[in-house]
Amino acid sequence: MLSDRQRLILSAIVDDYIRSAEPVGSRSISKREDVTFSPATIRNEMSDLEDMGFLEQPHTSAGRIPSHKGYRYYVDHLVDLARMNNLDSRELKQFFTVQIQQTEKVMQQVAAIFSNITSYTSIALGPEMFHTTLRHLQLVPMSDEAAVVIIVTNTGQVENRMVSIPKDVPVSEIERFVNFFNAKLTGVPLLHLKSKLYNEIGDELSRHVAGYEELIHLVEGVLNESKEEKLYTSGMTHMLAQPEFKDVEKVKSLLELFDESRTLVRLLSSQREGIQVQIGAENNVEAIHNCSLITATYSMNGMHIGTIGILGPTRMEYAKVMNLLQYLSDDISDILSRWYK
Amino acid sequence: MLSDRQRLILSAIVDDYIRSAEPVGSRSISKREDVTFSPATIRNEMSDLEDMGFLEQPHTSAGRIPSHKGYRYYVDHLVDLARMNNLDSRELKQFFTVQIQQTEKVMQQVAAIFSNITSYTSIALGPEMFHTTLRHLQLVPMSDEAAVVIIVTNTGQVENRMVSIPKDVPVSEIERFVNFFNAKLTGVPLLHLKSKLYNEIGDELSRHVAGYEELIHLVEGVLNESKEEKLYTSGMTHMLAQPEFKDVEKVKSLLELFDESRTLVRLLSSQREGIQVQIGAENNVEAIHNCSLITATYSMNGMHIGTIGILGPTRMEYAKVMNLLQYLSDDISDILSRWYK
DNA sequence: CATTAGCACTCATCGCTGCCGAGTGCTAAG
DNA sequence: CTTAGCACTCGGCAGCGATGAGTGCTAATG
Repeated sequence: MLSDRQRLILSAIVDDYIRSAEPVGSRSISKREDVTFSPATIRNEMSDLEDMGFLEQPHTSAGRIPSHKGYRYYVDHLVDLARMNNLDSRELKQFFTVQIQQTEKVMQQVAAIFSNITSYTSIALGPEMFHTTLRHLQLVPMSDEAAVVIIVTNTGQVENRMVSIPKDVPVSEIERFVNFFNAKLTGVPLLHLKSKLYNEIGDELSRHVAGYEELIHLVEGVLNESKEEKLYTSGMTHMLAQPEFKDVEKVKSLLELFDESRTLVRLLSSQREGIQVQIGAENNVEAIHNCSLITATYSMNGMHIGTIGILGPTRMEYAKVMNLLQYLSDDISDILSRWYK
Repeated sequence: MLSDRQRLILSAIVDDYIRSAEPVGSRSISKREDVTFSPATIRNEMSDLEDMGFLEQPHTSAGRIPSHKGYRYYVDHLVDLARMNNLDSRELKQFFTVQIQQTEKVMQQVAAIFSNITSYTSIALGPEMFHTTLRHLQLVPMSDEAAVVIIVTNTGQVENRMVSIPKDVPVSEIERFVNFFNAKLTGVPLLHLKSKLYNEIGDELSRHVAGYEELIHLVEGVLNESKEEKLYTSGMTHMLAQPEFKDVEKVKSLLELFDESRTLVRLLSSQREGIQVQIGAENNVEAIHNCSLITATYSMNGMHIGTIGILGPTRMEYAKVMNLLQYLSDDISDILSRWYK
């Protein structure tokens, strides 16, 4: 569809614009080493590329900038995914492994690392509740009235919540309930816990434990909470450094988006597996229509359980970020699989 | 020091400027109902007030704005702390109680509520580690290599962390260690746990449990983490709506401050008890020198355990916010005391 | 026929100017 | 002591021309 020369020119324009954030003129392209033809020729080609919809002109006498279609072509055909320096990647891996062992807040750390390396904003979606199963239930009494309910999942997530203890249930019954719960329900997906509690286990439970209904109620609260997908974000400030966000209104709508995480959760969880690139309005979130989102999924023992995204202006360093995600999402999967058997 | 009329004028200027964010002229003040004298008189008084340092003039032919000293006088002498509508406060209390029971993330909720009510940014410091004691230790194995260590404190905080299990320590020893730990150390302040582990308990432990040193090591990680004071923030976007933040650079330095929570933690934890107001550069954090911070402490069973702050432009609604904090910090203390006995 | 040099044309940006209006300070009268 | 009147100040804004980067078109060239 495009000649080699057109591809070269398109690629040059995208690269230049990514660096400078300013419309690219024919003269500046003609100065590149790998370009042997004159500005006039380039102008003709640029005119053609504009007709085909790969470039746009902010106003008559300005240079060209890539259109969404132009970025799309660049990402699909011009990015060389093998170009990354291997030494670099090994260093990163090192850095990565060291960092990740320091805490259980794995995803927060991962988000922070990605944001630091790429200098873009990063968002990460924690393990999907769809695949997590119950590992352990614990009830720690705080006083006569209150206790903390703790649920541990097979992905190592710990959910906890303060509850009030029903007055007429003795401590011994609570203990029996917890033991029974752990014996019967360990390994059950959180998604099915509730129905199993009421249907299959309900009868048996009612014979063993007095006042079991109130106790089930306590646990339900934590379950509902752990169903919420957790979103981790990092490096908002990097976004503000970009010239496209010198307008406070844009910053505000972006911050509002991040405050109300639901939209982002939906966006991330709807991504397909592997490296995905959404350019400009290809996502349907108003506030980031002038942004691009590059996502990668990570998995545990072969099961796709979460998503990592890098958010930047449409003028973002696609090649670099895609390479990075390519390399590191595999590493995360490895690390996770090793840790949680 | 100031005449009644000067106080009236100062108060009027501060009120007007808080509303409009624009220099206040003599004419606009003379239009108020409670002002019976002419613009010229007001001009003279304003000139005097400026000489005394309560007002400032952005440029020769502009109106006056309050100086830091002016705000200070306003806060100390002109704010009527009893002025709050009681009906309002009862409604708020209601709203407050309902919200707070929904989750264990008490402080995050509190921050969100305050930010919503006041339309300013709110920051809250969780219970101070200085006063929290150990309630329960739990170790949940995830695989042969890894386990989750969980620590519950008397304030209901739950800290958890993934650790690798030392290979040569059998499961039975781990259980004994945990039991011993809970039996001997429940009620001990987290601050002293480490030294107690090594000194007083160390000997005894070494007799009971083989490989106890590795196990202590596992717990240490979580302890270090729970020592970090937790900061909860909410409503950053409200700040951006203020005209003083139409400059992106200011937004950026503010966001950076919030990203790196340490500075804010230090700022909040250095506040004295009761309602405190820091105006402009009275705090020593560069990024918020054109902001004011109003803080209140909350307590549990009479013990001061945390701090809540409302951050806004120096031109903030002191009266409203101070009243709100006054009323609601008591409520938080009540609720906390009730929940955690 | 593709390429390129030359040239007229367009348009954003910047600095300059003059005008407007809000608001002050001073003076003198009440 | 208060107030009316008036000259003065200064930020903000619209209008203006100069500047320069960049284009599109045409005609010459290999």
